[in-house]
Amino acid sequence: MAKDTRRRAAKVAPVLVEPDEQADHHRQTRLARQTEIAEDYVELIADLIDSTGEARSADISRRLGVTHASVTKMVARLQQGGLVTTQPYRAIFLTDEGRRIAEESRRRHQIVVAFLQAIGVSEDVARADAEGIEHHVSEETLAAFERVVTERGRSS
Amino acid sequence: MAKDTRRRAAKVAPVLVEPDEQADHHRQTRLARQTEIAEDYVELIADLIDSTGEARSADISRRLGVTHASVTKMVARLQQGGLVTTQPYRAIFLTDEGRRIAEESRRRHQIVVAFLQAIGVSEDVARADAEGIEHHVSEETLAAFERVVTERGRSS
DNA sequence: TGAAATATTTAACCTTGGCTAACTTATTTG
DNA sequence: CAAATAAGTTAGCCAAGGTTAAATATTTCA
Repeated sequence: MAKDTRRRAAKVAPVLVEPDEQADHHRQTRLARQTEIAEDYVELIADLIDSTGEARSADISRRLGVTHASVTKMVARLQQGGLVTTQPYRAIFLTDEGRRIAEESRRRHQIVVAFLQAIGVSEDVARADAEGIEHHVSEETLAAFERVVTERGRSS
Repeated sequence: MAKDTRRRAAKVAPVLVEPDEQADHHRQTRLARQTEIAEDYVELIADLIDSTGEARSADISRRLGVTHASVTKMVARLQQGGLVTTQPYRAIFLTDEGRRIAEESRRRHQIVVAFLQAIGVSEDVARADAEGIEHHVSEETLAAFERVVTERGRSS
């Protein structure tokens, strides 16, 4: 309590926050943006391995909606980053670190999807939005999401 | 129907969705990522104009945590994209289109922040997370957020 | 087995959004 | 009003993620 300037939604007021605080938030967001693509790849690779036994680059490109070439390049980067191992023309595997990140992403993803559905968002939209949201929720927010999910008894 | 393979959350199961559907979601997310930086700038420019009378590039760089040079370049791109007008060494103004996008972003931002706080996330974290989340919520999800906010009577 | 079909990689290119360093223009102020 | 300081611009660089087109490997199966 200290800002009564906050006339909520009267006309849609600016509400400027402290500059450095705002800069921190943006820096944080930029950081998250840097890792989210890698997380998407790794998460998908784990899903493919767990459900079909192996992750082949054609499947990745199909499911991500990007070209084969992009996948090859990205996989090279992931390998260089120590998240993945692969030999030319062979399937892709996760390193321990890659697996860890994949599990972590999957966990977030599932919480976000369950949460969105719990508050009434349709399944398809929940999945789509989760794809973007999952990389930007802090642990605190994630915990709040979980609380809501259990509160609402998982519905259906 | 056709996928009874879908053992939901037994051990943290993959739950693979249809490939094209998944690709669509990712394409959508990629699209959102393309516009979010521009939205951040435009939203901030509007806030500065509305609260201090003008948007100067030094303020933008301070509040976004990037260098002056980056701001100049980005502003040039925004101008070229028709969202902003400016003359060398002068303040920055929004075009009608820019103003529209700014209002829209601000609306989403406010709903997301209010929502996060409504489910118990602290103010600072709510603001930080909102920065990343706001660009990835569909109208449907946004509506669900609003519902939760009014339901919970804004707490406090 | 070997030719056709599939899958993967490579090379060259593009845009975005950062950065630093050097330079120019505005604004303050002694 | 000139000199110091602050603000803005330009140029050159970088990495990330995409793209297409062409080359290369691997599979498949007649």
